[in-house]
Amino acid sequence: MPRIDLRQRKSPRQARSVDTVETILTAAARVLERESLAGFNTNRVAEVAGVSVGSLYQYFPNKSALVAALIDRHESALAASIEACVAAHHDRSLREALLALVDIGIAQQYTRPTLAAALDHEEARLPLGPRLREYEQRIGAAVMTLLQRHAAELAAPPQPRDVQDIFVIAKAMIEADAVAGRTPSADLRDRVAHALLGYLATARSADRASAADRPDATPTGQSVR
Amino acid sequence: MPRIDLRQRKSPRQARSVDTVETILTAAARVLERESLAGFNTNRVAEVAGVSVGSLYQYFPNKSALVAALIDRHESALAASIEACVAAHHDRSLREALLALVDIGIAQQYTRPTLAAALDHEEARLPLGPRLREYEQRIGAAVMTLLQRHAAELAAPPQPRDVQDIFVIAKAMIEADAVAGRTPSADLRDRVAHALLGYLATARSADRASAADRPDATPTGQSVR
DNA sequence: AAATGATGCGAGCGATTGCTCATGAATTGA
DNA sequence: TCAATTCATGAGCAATCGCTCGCATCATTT
Repeated sequence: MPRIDLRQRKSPRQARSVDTVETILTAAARVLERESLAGFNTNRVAEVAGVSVGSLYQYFPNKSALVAALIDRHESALAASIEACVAAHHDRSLREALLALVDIGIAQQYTRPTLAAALDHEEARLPLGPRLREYEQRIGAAVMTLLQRHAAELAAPPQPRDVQDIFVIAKAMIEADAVAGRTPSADLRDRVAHALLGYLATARSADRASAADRPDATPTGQSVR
Repeated sequence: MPRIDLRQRKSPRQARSVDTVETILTAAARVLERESLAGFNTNRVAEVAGVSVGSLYQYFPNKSALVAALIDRHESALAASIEACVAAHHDRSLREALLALVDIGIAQQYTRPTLAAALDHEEARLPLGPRLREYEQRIGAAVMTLLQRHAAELAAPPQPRDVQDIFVIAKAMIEADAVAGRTPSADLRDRVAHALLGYLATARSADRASAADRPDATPTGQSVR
């Protein structure tokens, strides 16, 4: 499998080319949103942007780089929102702060649902390495400070693992809701907050059931082969 | 967008053709697993199966139908496992039963991780309609009986919504873990069970914070457009 | 104005791939 | 035994799509 270069091919020097790049990215987002991944091709993006394919390939070495740029913007915006939110809610209750974070997640997913879904998926496929790690880092750090601020209400001192878990839980619940309907369920934010608080504020009972907790569940029933 | 026909084109009448269909499905799973979605094409499947493309198209009207058949098997197996598990644990504690269910989920995801991930993804894209609903129905019903059996330990009488939520939570946590490593984290099942129990056994505090819970979170910071 | 570089263009190459169809072999039933 | 039916084959068509390259146009510098 050949490495995929995701860097920008070159940076625009003149004003008009800055516009071109912007136009291309805008069009890329629109195409990805409207035609989904299947209909997302560079010819179509160029057409919608009103530029030629040649221009597109002046700034992006390949199709994937285009998507990578979109993902970068999306995640960057999310990280910034979360950091701001944590800072803004420094004197609020844990529950209030979590609700605010959930609202951000809902906005992120519902503002342009199909686009967000497509980006999420490509995120898993592309080797986005360090760039994404940075955003994850920032988000993780922000949430961690929130948790530490309310450590008294938690069942245990917050671990990085916990941050990852609640992030995954929130994201999944919101995505599932977004698949189901065009507009967020009325009780979505409360359900998500409830799940997160349940995770954070419940004492772990792992030790109670202790050691060999009979891992002989019903055998896995694998049949596709 | 043209409708995609996902039915089997025709049923095999003779013994050898039953074998052929089986061989094709096996090969399809292998290709999907090894080359992921990008390298999954009908020519390659036929080649790996050791049959001609023509034979493949005798039984499957198009590429999607092939994937649909794989998904059907996968989900069917999952539903059966879950039903059996719930039945088998009728005299165990809620926690034990949940752990057993989580183990099934882990097995489902970890036995052939890349295959499972690919199927999951296609599941969202294809119009699988009624067939999948049936499996969801069965799974939901099984989990619901489990919850009702232990209603005393729950914070509230179980709702269908709750079943959906804990299913989504468990699936997401397991998938996230599967992305990270080749083998399940040691504490994965405990963490998932903890999340589920936290969700189920925690009293809802929604009313406490009441009515207008100031929805003025930090504005969503959307920037990709 | 002339030279240099940056930007934009788009026809079309090369490669992939979903799928058909004409042909023939194997199996079944009478 | 001999249709009739089912099954298997694979060359190749038609369409798609990522991307290049030679050339024109615009901007900046000297």
